Amino acid sequence: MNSPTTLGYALLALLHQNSASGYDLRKFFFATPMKSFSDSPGAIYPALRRLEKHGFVRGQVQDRAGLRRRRLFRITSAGQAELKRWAGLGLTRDDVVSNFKEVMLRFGFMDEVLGREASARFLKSLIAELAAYVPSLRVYLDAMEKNVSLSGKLALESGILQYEATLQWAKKALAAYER
Amino acid sequence: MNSPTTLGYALLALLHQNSASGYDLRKFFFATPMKSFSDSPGAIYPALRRLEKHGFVRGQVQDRAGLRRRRLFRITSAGQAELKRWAGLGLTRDDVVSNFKEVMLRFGFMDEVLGREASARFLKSLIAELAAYVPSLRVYLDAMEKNVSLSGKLALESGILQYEATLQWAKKALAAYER
DNA sequence: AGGTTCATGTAACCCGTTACATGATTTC
DNA sequence: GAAATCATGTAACGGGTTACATGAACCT
Repeated sequence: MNSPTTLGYALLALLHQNSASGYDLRKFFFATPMKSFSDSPGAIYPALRRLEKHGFVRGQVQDRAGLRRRRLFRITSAGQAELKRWAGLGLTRDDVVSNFKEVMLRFGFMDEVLGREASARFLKSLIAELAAYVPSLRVYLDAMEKNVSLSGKLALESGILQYEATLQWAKKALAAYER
Repeated sequence: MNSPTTLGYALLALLHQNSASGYDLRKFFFATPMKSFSDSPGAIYPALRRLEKHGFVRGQVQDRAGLRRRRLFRITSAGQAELKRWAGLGLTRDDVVSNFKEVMLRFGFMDEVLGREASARFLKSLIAELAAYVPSLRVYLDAMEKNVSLSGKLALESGILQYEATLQWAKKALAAYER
């Protein structure tokens, strides 16, 4: 059996905060800055099923007077354990390069899942990873031939600036934890 | 028939610059800042097949003395037309929120595909989109309840700062085009 | 009576991941 | 002669996208 996808962990983390129905979760993805996750029923409901099959959540049908019945999902203790395992995973270069969205998802829920010390440690390793990665991108940019177009160079530069902004953010965030 | 995926357009754009084999393209993805695209054969070769089926590229087997034979792919005029169509697509809010990687891919090749005027126009609409989107995220952050964890707030802030860095970058980039 | 919101689901399709397979050529 | 690199492929699997379907309750 596979471990959950990024969407699955997003659902698990939200259910860790509050029990909710599939519909609630869809609305949340639609209405908040977590918009980048899919709010389509074809993604959410099957994902919840899979979490249930793994035993990470349990759905209970509620019959509410005058309202359509819905399934309220709660995280189980196995789900909490899995969430902790995932949140505590080491941070790799590959995470930063190809999976940054999941990196930030992990951090966003880390205080609640693993506590503030873990968040601070996570920021430290993120800072280390970014501090190593960004200069290698700069080297590449500086070495770019003159025949590369302006937009080509600028596109790379925008990525570098994003990473640099994230590095600065991480340093300030770490300071906030250490205060 | 479907239009290509983001990976397909990345391949098409690279083949627009230079003819190449699947292996060349894999190496490129592996060795450059375009690392975030998959370099796995299970992604590249089928994607090239699909582009060929659409008539966007043509692969020709080369028999080179003493070297393993390889298929060299060239972009066709239909492929160039498709690349132009894609590059010239309007920029939507959804692109910015959920598909930023493809937005930057489009821009990175825009000078060569559509010319500098198109790149400048693209930057203008990106600036407009970001200038409208970022404040709505700020509003959301400021309205966050006190019960939201520090890491939760910081995660959102990191996203905002990335968008703000991109907005600043876009303004400078536009100035570079207008000079 | 008819449209909107609440609420959950399913099915087809596509494509990326992972893993395996093959064989030639170059390098040590 | 073994290992690494060049080079191209295939097959199973899983999950996201899109679209469709259903029906109750609420509002006008």
